[in-house]
Amino acid sequence: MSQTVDRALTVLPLLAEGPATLDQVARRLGVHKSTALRLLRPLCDHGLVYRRPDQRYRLGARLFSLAQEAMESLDVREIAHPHLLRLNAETGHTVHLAVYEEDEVVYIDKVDSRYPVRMYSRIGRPVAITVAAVAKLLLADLPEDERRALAERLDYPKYTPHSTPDAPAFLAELARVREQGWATDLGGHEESINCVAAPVRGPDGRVAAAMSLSAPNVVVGADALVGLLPQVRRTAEAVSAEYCGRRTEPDRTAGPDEHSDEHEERP
Amino acid sequence: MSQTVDRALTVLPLLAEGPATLDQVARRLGVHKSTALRLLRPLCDHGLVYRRPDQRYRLGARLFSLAQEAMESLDVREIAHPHLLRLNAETGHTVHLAVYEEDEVVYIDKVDSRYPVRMYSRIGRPVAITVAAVAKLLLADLPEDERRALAERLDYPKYTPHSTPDAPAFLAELARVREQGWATDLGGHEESINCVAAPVRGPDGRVAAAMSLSAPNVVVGADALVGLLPQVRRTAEAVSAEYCGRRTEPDRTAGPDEHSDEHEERP
DNA sequence: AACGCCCATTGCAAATATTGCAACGCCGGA
DNA sequence: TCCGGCGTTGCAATATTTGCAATGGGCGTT
Repeated sequence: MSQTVDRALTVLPLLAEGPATLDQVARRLGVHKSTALRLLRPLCDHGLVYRRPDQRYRLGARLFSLAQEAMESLDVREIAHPHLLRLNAETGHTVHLAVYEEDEVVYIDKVDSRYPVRMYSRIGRPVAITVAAVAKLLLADLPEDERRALAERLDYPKYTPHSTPDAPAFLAELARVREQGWATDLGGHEESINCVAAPVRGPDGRVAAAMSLSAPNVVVGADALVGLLPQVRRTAEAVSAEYCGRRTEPDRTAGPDEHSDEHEERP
Repeated sequence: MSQTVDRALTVLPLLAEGPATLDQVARRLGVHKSTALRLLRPLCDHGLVYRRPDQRYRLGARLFSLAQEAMESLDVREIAHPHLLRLNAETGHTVHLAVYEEDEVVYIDKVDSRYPVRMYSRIGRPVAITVAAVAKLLLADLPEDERRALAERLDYPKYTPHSTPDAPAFLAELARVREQGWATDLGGHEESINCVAAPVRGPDGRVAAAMSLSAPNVVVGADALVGLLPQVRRTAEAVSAEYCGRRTEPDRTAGPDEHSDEHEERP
């Protein structure tokens, strides 16, 4: 609807691929060099894009802090965090919290395993949507048509022999997950790692987030991990209850108000 | 320079404070409701802003993944990471890597302490710029006028009695840090936590990043931590050397190329 | 259950901001 | 020193955005 803004925002994913010069940007945007320059300028001013000394553009650090602030203000995350810690303390395994949004499932919180073996995952990273246990829960709750459309739209990378192979298989799995109210990923992403996950539901009964427990085979076998499912479900239900209970949406009225500095941390 | 884009981008920090309705946004932007709507639309399309079921706007998940991609494509980070791991393995303490950009210092990598006591910090979060050891190193390297201007511009929160009290003290500290080539934060942010940091230098000799080792008093005293300084410096120098060595800027020419899917991870 | 209010949404016309072009100036290489 | 490339800016035409007012839908109230 707004051509200019749309073009400017197209720059971001473009630069996410790597640094680019002015007219690399211009060419990929299909606009004149000068236009690209004038598009880039406000992006730089706002810190979303950084202009390096060698005059190439890359994404700016403001993006990091913005994303961070956004994440920390997610109410599900805030409520769930202590519960994640507790689940981690009880089981010792890695705990994840993820949400679905616009074709993506991303981790919004994580508590690392006590064991030396740690998984490579990171808050903010998109999840392997076709195999991850949390993704299954999140997608299983979508309206049927949307779910089907999404399933068709996705790619199905063969991470391992146990990865979900295609859309029909995925939809079948989602149906099962939807019915049983929990999900697993048994070596679907990495051969030696298993996960079990449970949904967090919002006041409207829809799945607002999903939490999972993950552990490598060498630490605990798939059966044993699935044995922990009740604990995961209990935790998820506790979060749900709290999330549905107090709806503390602080109403911020208009006008430039001072945003209280949150407590920072150290280098 | 581009009013429309500028306005649209102003929305982001605004929403970072918390969710807002359409005309809260409009009012704070100083534009008509309909304008705000048309500004919000492309932001939503690109996933930077999410429109919740209750029709309030908040920052979107795309921001997370974008920031993540940006971070992972930072070459310093990539080069430094194995070294951070090694330093962590050797000392057992928390290791941070941070960069400076446009008045902000943000963590771009972190390896957690082996010890149960973990610090609250997070990749992407802005650093307490007036006290953090990494911040001191990064700022000490700025040109004098810029450094002074920035110092005047900053706030000096009294996190603890040891926090940097004001601009003159900060500038003095920066001068010292600049000379000695390393920095500390002894309880300046949290009474019981100390850090030592060393700079990573780019090909141009300027400080490109800073890495630090942090530990709470209960684990290791300030003296002992400072005793680890040589190791930190050695590590930072190793990173510098490598960073200056291979300048592998993959030249991406124009044209819509497929971006190879990186390996994802699990829920 | 019906009403009324609030809020998001859209058509339209005026006006303003954006676009592409071409010329300029700068830096680095030959 | 000269040449070439690249980023940058002035300008005029144009397309786009803007504000207004009217519409429609959802929700709480009476």
